[in-house]
Amino acid sequence: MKMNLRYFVLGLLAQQPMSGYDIQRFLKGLAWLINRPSSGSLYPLLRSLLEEGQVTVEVIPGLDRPPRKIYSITPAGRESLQAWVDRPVEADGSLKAFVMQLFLAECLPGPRLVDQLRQRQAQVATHREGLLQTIAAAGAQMALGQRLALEYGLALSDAELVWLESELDRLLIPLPPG
Amino acid sequence: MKMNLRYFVLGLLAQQPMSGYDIQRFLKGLAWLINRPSSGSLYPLLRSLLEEGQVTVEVIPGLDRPPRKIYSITPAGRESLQAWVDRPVEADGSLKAFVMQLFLAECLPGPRLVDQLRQRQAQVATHREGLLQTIAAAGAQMALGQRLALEYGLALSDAELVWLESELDRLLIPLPPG
DNA sequence: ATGTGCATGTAACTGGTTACATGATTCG
DNA sequence: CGAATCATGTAACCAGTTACATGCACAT
Repeated sequence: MKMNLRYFVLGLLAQQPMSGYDIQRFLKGLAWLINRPSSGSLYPLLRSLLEEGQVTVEVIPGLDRPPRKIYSITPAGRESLQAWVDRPVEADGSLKAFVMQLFLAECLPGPRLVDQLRQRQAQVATHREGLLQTIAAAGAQMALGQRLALEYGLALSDAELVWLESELDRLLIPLPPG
Repeated sequence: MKMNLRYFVLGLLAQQPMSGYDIQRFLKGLAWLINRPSSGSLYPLLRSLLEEGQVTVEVIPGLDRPPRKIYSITPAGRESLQAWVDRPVEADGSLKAFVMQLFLAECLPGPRLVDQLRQRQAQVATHREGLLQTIAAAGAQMALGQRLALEYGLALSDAELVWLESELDRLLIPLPPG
């Protein structure tokens, strides 16, 4: 399984009931960070969640506009979301997938969030190591494009590590250890 | 059209003839940066490129192993690659898509590369601006997950801008302006 | 008049993945 | 003996997009 829309949407609904349209609007402007679902995937998804009993719907007839269908998560939905969220961070997780997981941070008990950040930290570090080795292996006789791509990846993983570090500090310092 | 495997593979073959397997190996360890094609997409793709006359194949019968099929790009292939590469950078280009484009830098006449980096710079800057606004709009009453995601995005776009800036410098300083 | 926002949805398509099959060879 | 590497490929499946349809209200 990858980072499905499915659980992401479920996570959003866990924070507050929303309509399909609300979800799209909420995610607007975040297209760079996460894959905003198109209506063609979102509405069928909501329906199937409904059929599975993971969400309920309340139809609010618009007075002079189309009726809004507000979806709320059910206990069953929360349960399956929890199960999802408890899995370890995907080893090959893309940036977007990770951001989507971050978004779901509210569903996590505190220490679990820290845990996930640490996992990501380890993965990025590993990845960075791999890049360094590739660069070392290729040496100077590397095509321009390849060099650019590798250095770019290096710069971004560095930045990500810095951010993770500082965020972990922020999360940990306020709480006394133990 | 998005950043198809199609043109990426074509770009790799433009740099040197390779077999399908070679391509997979070459891309190994870069899975974080680009979407490495699975055999299920790669081999059919190579075949269709062949049928379209964009590549030619030379079968090297392995002495005691499966024969290797070395694909080389044809003039027609180069032409269609060029046409692809001359298009502007996708406005909503994901990180991976951009890295793939970087990889194809060899196919670009020098100034065009600079041009692409500049375009990316502008896009990232715009994106960053959007994030700042979202943060400002939401104010303090923002869910934890949302805050994390936004700050993460901010940190990464900053890093990307820094890298782009320094890379542009590197590319430009050696050449006298004009 | 023309378009944009609200709000839902469907059908056809695409660009992939997963899992498998083949078959020899070398490594531990 | 079992596993991994080399090297090709196929078939079934899947998540998602694109483009469209509907229809009213409000702004330009």
